[in-house]
Amino acid sequence: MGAPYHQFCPVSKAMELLDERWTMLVVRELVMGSERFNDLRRGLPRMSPTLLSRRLQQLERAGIVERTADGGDVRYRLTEAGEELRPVVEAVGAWGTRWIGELGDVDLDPKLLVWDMHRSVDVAAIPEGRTVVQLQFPDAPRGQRDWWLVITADETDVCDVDPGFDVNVSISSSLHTLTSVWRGDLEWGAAVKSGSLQVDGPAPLRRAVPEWFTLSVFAGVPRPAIR
Amino acid sequence: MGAPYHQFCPVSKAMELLDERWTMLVVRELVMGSERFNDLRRGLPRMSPTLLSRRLQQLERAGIVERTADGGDVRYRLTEAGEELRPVVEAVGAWGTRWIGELGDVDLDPKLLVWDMHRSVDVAAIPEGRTVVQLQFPDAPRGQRDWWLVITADETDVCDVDPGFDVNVSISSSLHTLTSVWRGDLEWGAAVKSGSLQVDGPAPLRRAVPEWFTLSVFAGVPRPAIR
DNA sequence: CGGTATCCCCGTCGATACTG
DNA sequence: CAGTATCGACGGGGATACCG
Repeated sequence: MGAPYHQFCPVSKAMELLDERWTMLVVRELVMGSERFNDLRRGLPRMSPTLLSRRLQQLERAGIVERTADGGDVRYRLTEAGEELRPVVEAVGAWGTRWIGELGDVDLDPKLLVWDMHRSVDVAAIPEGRTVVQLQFPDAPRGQRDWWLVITADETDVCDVDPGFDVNVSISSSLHTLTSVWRGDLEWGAAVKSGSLQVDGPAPLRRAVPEWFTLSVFAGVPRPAIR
Repeated sequence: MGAPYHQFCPVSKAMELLDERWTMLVVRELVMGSERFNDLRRGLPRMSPTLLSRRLQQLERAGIVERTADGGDVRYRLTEAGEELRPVVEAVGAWGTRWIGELGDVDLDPKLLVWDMHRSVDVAAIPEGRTVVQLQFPDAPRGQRDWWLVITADETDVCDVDPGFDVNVSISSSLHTLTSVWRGDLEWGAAVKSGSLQVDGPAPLRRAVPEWFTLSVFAGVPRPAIR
């Protein structure tokens, strides 16, 4: 817990827990369904493992997270109280979507983008068998330009080295463009049309690929009217 | 703004602004209707004026607050973006109400309680003319035990010295009891019955006084079922 | 009323390395 | 995979005084 505010208002009491750096993002990852320490880390790559560990302990003490260890299989799950933070995360995210449109270059991160996209794969829309989507970000730092999503009915794997399978669809885009599409700031079709996002592969798959990803949960938030 | 998270997620971008200490409480005060620097201070008595000033400037830069100075009359008001933080504050407060029931003695503060109550006076329920409610907290620190609310149709004044008017109703309560009633953790009737809250004055006014205050906006939040 | 100026401390966080 | 250990810097924020 953070420093106390010495106020009885429930907003103050809640924020004593929630306003520490990273805490809300840890909750966000849990709300998104990550349960394991290293999965949480992948969604929070700039957070040190020490701090993640401390935050998880704090959340556990606060009754928001339950840690279970079944043998070596450690899981962090939201309790009922934690699950009720979902509306808070949603309200914050909706507000951020509407009022913080501009992204700086430092906000762009191919690791995070691919990790997020892998979580939003709509298996129902994916062809039978194994589907391999290659992602290329020519403007990303060396070593973070090439990614592969290996999608089956059971799971989606993220690879930063060529897994060796045949690629079904290859997407090449600037980091900013695909991030904008993911966030719902830019439509897929507009990105393709402008040339900043290219899709390679058989025509039926090229047409289908936008359906394969449900995008960010906030992509559908209506934006403020232009004034 | 706080330190950047280097994430494109709208939750991260929003929390860069909102997770700094005190920021959400400043927004809460603005949502509750305070507009002037010293009114904000009364709702945030443990916050230094320097820090309040800095937070207001940050919120202004972020497009959440608009500062207007009409002569010497300075006002801080929420912009449209700021007004849309109301659902965030409400979600946080509702969560806190449900899941952080226990208050420590350090959370109790007569200044704050009286200030909050003065904002929740339901003028429609108050008798015509001037109504003076005396509040007494025998267990509060010296100098913070006696308060008076001077209520007219136009405004409610908070006094920590006897304003000299005849008192219509006098309420005596432990700090914890009246705070609990205010928060909706304890019903007025139950507090009276238990003897920890006493009301003095003419019988009709004694019966009417619970209607004079609408209590905390979170008082009506349903509590989790006991398990 | 509506703020600034200053000062110093302490705690948080970041970075890195390492372990069962 | 799931964390701990260590350490240093920095800067946020608390306290207090003061000003227009």
